[in-house]
Amino acid sequence: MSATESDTPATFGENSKRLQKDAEIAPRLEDVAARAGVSTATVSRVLNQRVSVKEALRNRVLKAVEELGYVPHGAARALASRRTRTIGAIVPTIDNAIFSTSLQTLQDRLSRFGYMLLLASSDYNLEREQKESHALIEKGIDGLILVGETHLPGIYGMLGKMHVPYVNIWIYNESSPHPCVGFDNYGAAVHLAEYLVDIGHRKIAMVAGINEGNDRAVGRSAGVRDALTRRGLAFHEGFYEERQYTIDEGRKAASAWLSHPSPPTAIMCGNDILALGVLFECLNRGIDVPGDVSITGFDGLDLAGHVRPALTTVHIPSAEMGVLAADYLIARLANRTVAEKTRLSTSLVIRGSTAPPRHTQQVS
Amino acid sequence: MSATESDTPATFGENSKRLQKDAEIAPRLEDVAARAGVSTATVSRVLNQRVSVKEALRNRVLKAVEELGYVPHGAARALASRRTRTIGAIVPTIDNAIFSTSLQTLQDRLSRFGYMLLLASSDYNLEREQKESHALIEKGIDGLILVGETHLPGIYGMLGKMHVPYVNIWIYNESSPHPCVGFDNYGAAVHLAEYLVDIGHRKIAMVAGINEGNDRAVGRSAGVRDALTRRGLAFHEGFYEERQYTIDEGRKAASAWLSHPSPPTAIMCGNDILALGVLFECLNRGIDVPGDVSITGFDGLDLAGHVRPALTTVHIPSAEMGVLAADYLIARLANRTVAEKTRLSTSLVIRGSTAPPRHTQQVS
DNA sequence: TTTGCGTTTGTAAGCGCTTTCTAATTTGTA
DNA sequence: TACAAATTAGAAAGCGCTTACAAACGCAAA
Repeated sequence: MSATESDTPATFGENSKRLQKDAEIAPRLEDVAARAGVSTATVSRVLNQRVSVKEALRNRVLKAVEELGYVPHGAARALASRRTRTIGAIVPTIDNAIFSTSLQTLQDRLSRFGYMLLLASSDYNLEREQKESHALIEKGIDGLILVGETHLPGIYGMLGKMHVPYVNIWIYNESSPHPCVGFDNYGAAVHLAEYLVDIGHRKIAMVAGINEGNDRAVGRSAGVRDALTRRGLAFHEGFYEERQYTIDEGRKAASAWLSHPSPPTAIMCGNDILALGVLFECLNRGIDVPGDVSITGFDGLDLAGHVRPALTTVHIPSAEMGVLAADYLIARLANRTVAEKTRLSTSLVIRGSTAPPRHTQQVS
Repeated sequence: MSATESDTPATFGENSKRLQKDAEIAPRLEDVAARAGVSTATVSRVLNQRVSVKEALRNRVLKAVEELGYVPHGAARALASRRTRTIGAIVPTIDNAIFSTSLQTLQDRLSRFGYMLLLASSDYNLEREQKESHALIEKGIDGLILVGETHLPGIYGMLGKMHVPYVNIWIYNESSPHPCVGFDNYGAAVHLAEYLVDIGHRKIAMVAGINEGNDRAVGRSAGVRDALTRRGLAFHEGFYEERQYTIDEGRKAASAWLSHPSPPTAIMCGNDILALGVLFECLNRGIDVPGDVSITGFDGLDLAGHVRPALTTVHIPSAEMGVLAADYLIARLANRTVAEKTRLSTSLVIRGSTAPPRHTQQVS
């Protein structure tokens, strides 16, 4: 007979039969109540520390919990309380430094407030995003975080019907009916493109992310396109490509342009990963950066500041987004009022990978 | 009156009162049953497709589900079935490319089999890992994935008591009593160190990851240490440092050694991130790599193959680990038998960042 | 002491499913 | 055609909690 058993004679109440035969079964609230000599309601109250319970009883309950090694049953709790204390998030891919930074801060923040993170990914596919949303809602998430605002209408429909609060991140859209925590992809791209034009570039290429189903990529592409057009520069479709966000794809895209008889003097990239690819391809071919060609990224990864030459890019508040998205949902769930939209600012980080083009006078 | 309502006259059974007042309430199993004119048991059977239900009934149920936009209630389902179809994972940090790759494949795999991923992180802190474990178990995960095998005993205790299957990844230990899917950190480090000694290095420094609470880092450090000692080389404590896994820390560690009167001819790093830091620091100071100093990483990040010079490193099967960890738990949960331990192999990837030291004859 | 009010505790009714047990139906076989 | 053996459907009992609601208690004022 174990020490634990001898400590607990016949206090298991109605439930004692469950514990016979040494078949280690996880104790339930009822067992705790029996051991502490109180009702299950009291145990529940102690555990949820909402209502006040007299010191003496509270201690007895806590002692019983401790002794039994009681672990509350989440599903039962969720069913009775209609709250799972779980937040869902669907990102295009976990495997990209920029999202994983947000996920890390998001998870930290949720954890601090007693929420858990149910994570899914869509691989930039809207149908898959919808499937995962459905699965998450079915699991009973209290709130959902989505990347971008372009989602299949079914998602918004389910969220509304099931009364699940949500927030779109990675995007800021004044006129959208949906809550969001993000930044202006379009504006940041315009800013970056204008900077290149300002230092004298006239032939600018762009390796964008795949636009389909990705409103952030669409915003960035449109920003560059519009900025150039507005400055009276032609936007050559031959110098525009959409690629998956990998180093290899960046290299491949750059590869063709770099052997063009009249290559672009600058290559703008949809994100830092692509830019890194373009940069490595240049270095590999002995093409001088920024002498022969300037390169810009987008995201502001740590790494971008360390490579030689360091990458000119747009710094994105990815860590803040995770925190603020968590805060938005937590506030909503606590019935506190919060701003429905939060605009975070980006900043242009000018570094060694960009310079005025050779043989061209700088335009002031 | 909405179209939906007029489509569904008085078929809600006992539950109709819940739907009065236009207060859009999520339909329950009972509503589906009433609409299809069957019992709730039948609806449940259709939805869980375990038992056979006649074609005609099945279709009526499916139609009702469709029309009502019914979404099963996960908590209720979990409470009744004692399964949440949720797997927990605790990684040191989400924000490191090497873990995020595993997480991505893990999540993919789980999703394919109808499981969701509940993700937490420990920040390399064993106490925090235990807290998160507790929270996950409380949420009712069906299985748990942990990184490494050194965990507070309380974790293994809870897992046993609650009968939650688990698997340790990122490590392989023949003599451990715990299931694992991983590789031999120690062996891989030995291999890498021996390679450096073989090409002539005699003064080898190491920037390791923080060893405390990190058995992978411990294994790698020990591997290097033992390999050098075994080859008759002194392991200089002055050339050994433990650092957090960031580029900056790598740079800082290298910084001191590089201005040493008699610097090491090779710097081994606990992972690729640190190695990248060391590499960038060298490039920044105009130190030739591998001419003046050889550098090795560990992990085999994509990036490591693209930088100049490309990094010699140990390739780790991170994607496979995610898949196999998922498969292990899924098999266990389906009561299929599976190997308790899976050993994955690593491979030494020799690239441009390592070469025989200058002014030294190569030892054959 | 009694009354009245606020506080603490207990009782018990669900939360929305799954699943066992039983009944009804279909199928196969003699 | 009749009867046993499968097969399919329904009734109802939980799963382990939370939370109204009611009861009991404590204490100050009357």
